[in-house]
Amino acid sequence: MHGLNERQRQAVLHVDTPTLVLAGAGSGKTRVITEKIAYLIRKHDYKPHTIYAVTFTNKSAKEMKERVTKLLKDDNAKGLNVSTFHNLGLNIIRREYAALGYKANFSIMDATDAAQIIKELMHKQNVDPEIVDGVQWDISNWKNAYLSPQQALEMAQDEMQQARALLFQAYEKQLKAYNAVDFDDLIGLPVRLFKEQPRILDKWQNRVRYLLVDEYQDTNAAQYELVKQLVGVQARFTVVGDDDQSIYAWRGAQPENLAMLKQDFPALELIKLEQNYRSSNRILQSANHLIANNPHVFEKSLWSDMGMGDHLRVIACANENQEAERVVSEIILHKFKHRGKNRDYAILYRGNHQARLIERALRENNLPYVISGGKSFFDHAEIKDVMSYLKLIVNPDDDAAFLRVVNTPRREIGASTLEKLATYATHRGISLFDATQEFGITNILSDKALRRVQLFGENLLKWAQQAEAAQGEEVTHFVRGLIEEIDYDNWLHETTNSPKATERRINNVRDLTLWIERIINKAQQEDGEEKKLASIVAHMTLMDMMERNESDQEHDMISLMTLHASKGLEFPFVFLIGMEEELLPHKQNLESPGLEEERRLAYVGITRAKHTLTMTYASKRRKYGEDMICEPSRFLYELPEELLHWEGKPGVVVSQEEKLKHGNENLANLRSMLSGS
DNA sequence: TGGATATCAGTTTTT
DNA sequence: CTGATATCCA
Repeated sequence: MHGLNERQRQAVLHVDTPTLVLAGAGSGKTRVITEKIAYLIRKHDYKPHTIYAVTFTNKSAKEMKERVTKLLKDDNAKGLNVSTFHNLGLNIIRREYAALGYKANFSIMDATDAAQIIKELMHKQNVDPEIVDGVQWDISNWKNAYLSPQQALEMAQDEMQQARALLFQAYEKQLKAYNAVDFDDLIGLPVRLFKEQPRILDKWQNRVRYLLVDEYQDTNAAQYELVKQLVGVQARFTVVGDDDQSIYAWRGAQPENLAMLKQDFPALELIKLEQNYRSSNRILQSANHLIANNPHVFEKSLWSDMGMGDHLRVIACANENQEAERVVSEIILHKFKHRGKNRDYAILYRGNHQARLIERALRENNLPYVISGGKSFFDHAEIKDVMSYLKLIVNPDDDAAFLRVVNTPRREIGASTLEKLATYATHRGISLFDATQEFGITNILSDKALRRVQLFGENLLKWAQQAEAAQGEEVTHFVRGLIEEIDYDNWLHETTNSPKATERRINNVRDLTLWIERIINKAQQEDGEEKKLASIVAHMTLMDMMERNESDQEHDMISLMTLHASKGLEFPFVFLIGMEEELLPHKQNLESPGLEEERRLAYVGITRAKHTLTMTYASKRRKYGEDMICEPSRFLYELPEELLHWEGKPGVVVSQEEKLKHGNENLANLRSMLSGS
């Protein structure tokens, strides 16, 4: 516990009653969680497998696991349960599937799969597309409030809501028929199960002796319910969070859960971490000043002993192109002056589209960059294809996967054949795969179609048997063999336009197999477990390409990302671009409570910076094809005036000489730089 | 079945 | 204006 400050130490040592750690940005919260886990094992005799730590992302779960393992050195950290909320839910369901009425090989539908299913249902039932708009969101909300379709239907006020509730009902039925669950179910099903079957809850409460939750402000209603169920009346837990960094309310997060804790657990010990180990005081004071404009349940004020540091700069730009060029030339200059590494710079923005101009400017200047976030690895069509094969092989009832894969690569099984097959399957109450195995279809399909369908069915059966028999390394061989057998690379060649894109997609598929290999090897080494395809597929659906980012970090690149994606990260030199009204407070969030969340977003951005923070805005920006006049963000005016350096503040007339001076300085800098290199 | 054309949106997206 | 998606037609 060496090197912890007083508050951190207090947070680690407090184990008698529930602990809420209000951890400001950069205050060492991961440190506290990992130290506390080690402390529980060493001084309180907790067995590692009885401690559960829950995070939101795979990345933080992985980091936490690594740090605890390192901390415990000789002590055995094996068996410690560090996982995301969704993985915890998955593990519960994998043990209790029977009580929930699922088969062991159930599939997990991601948001894209779910959207597809809803679209098809809507199509089949001839529902007005207007009604469907946003229904996925509704369904998610219903599930998170543990409402059944019947209850949703009863609560419906008008026809529109009624139609949506009916769609919800159809969706649930469809998932059940596919022996599948969606992301919300991973939390919702355990909660329901624990409510309905106290004996199972009892069993789990006995397993979970101590619970730690990271980023607690991001929990939604169902997740909080799960936490309450698992800790029970013993209430042995620690949660860590920061209401000022709650930026996911639009996605169902309830930062109120922080305040609720006090009511639900009166013995709650509240500990604030306010010493920051990341940023200069000028940055922290600015951030404090900004966030003070939000109402607070818990007052908090960050400080550090890292000196005042540089002024925060605000740069006005004529338009969005100049903004991009300016930021890039600032980086070039700064790099030259301070011998900075590319990886020390980050450019943060509100919306993904803002990256485009920056990208162009960086490319023109041959600066390497990474954009994090954006589309997930699993959203690439080629990955969806391969994953669908694997899901279908594990769970042949997964009709969604069947449909995706049946004609990829082309097997000349067309729409009308599939329609006949589907009609037959629905009539008999079986899955599409089952239908391919039945004699009944000989009557309804043409000879040609029948042969193709049966061939596909036979292949599936064969693959399923192979997969079932394979474990450990054999699984990798199986997957490789499968991709070869269906000649998938060739299919990509045929269907992808540019050779470059083809190569990228083939690479993606190769990465996927490499990744599976890694998972298998890791399980073998760490737990001596020989993984089977089924468990690999289930876990993969919940993951992003976290391993891949490791190699990215080794490359020396400038980081581009949204403010949302930047949470939890830090950079020596940060550029926060597009500080304009209607962009940073986004125009759809100009009033409470949206405005407060936008302010927290700005707060998150500011507190990413260690040494320097440069904020830019454009006076004019081309939007929807026309030039729009932009106002500087109100948040700029909410920062302490005396800590800022404005360059081109509106209302302040800049003399011609001044402009020239700036121009000359830039020129001189560029010249010295050129002569230097 | 794929390519061409219309239409539409245009915030963030941990799983 | 741009791109992504839906739809239509050869």
